Amino acid sequence: MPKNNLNRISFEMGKELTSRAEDYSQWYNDLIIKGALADYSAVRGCMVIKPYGFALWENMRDVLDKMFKDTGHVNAYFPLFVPKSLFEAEEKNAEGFAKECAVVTHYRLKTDPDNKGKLIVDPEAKLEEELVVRPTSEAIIWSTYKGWIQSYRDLPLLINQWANVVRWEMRTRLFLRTTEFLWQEGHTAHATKNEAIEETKKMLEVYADFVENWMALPVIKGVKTPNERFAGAEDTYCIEALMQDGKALQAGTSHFLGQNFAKAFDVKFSDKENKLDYVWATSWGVSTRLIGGLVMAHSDDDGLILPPRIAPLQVVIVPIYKGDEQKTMIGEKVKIIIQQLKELGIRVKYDDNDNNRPGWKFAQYELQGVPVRMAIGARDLENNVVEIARRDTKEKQSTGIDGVAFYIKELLDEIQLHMYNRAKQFRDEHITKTDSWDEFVKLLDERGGFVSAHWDGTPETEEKIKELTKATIRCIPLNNEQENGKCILTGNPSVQRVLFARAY
RNA sequence: CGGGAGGUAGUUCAGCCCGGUAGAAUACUUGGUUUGGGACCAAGGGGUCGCAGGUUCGAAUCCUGUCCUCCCGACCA
Repeated sequence: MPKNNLNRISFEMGKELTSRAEDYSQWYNDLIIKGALADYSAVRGCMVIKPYGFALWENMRDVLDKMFKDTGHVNAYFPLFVPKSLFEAEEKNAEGFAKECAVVTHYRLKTDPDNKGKLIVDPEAKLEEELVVRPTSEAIIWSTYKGWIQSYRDLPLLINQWANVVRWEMRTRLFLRTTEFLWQEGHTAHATKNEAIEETKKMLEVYADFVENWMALPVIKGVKTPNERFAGAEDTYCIEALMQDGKALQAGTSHFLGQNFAKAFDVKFSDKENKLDYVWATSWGVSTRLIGGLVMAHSDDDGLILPPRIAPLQVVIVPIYKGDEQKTMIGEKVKIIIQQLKELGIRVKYDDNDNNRPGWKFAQYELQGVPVRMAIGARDLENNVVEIARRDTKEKQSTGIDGVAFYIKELLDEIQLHMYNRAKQFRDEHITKTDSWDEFVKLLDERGGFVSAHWDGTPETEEKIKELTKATIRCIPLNNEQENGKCILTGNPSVQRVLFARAY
């Protein structure tokens, strides 16, 4: 039987999980660590993504990458380091990120003359120009695009890169906010404003499609207010998801950059009439943060619940036997089932490890969120059945061995859909309209989720509301209903409701 | 960066106040019995007590510094 690489992943053996009710933050950490998605590292704020967690990321990456290619994008790779002079070229962008940049100032270490065996930074090896470790790549990419774009024939330029970035955050949380993280960033250049706006929206749709249909995470598509906008963008579109504790999570962003970067880096093109103009730009990204959202939106007190379409393992088969003879018999039957499952493209693992008993394995795979578990024992063989347990509802039932592969394939689809619907129901139940300030505050404190309320459109009011309630405007939903009303805080006239929430 | 907690065996933790041979459970190894929801018996291996200094005849324990983690806050396109 060909061994799936994941068969060799060693799992964390911890048993005790903190419950959500007891301590939501700790529950989240427990799931990440004990579910073997990631580990803490020796570097402050940085984590190690373990094989199981990385397999999840790889699945997400592969699907997204295909979606990008299907929409005409190609991959490239730009440097990690950005010369400071380039970085500061687009002023607003530079300002926005300045406080969280790691900076390389030297290029050499040397032996400490006063402390043998130790190294110090060689003061002689100071860089003439400091290098910023990219918090995002607009600067380095647009300085490059300048040389790539001369005429409208070079446009549109549709490039994506898979990369790591560094943002020096005060406080980090596994996956949700780490100093270094993995993401993709698309950077496109267009001849017209409209085309760039279309691209921005198109990629938002791609994100929404991916997150909803593959991660089973319902999202609200919207536009950010100026306060929450990407530094250097004209408009920031976003998808917002809701976590089980009622806090919102920005799951992806797509920016219409106007001509800001083209002007900063002097990227001009000749149009058909041979007139020079600056190109129009977009950028868009999602990161490993999505994994954090996935965990917090779906999982329960028994562990992770991973959506089948991106789960590293979709099915685990656990044999139940007395003695080698039974084990062999079961093994032979399982071999056939695995073959059938693999023919249907299902990711399956057979855990016939003798070290642990079935009950232990059940608990372990539940902790790790494997969508479907199949248990098969001698008794089942006699009756030509297996026991199928689904992780999302924890329901168990027997089903005939013949046709079990198709049964599982359908079950995986059903689980995927059920997870989405369950999350969507929770999300929809946590969007509340209000026109009263007292209720607004009460909703945020007691119910959580999104609060749909009128806002007078000023940054000052938004800021004040944040001060008073810690809630921010997550977005102005796309195709938002226009409705006259009064601002929840100031009572000033408003033409539409916006979504407030406390957020990660 | 502020407040709080913590770092001792792979893991969870006791020991620290009151300095004197480093412990438990679990995991691991071996043998045996087991196996339908986290098995049991027996034997065994495993720790420079986060790191670096200091005090002391002697430091896991006292002192200083430093690194890392967690929680709350500030910060966060």
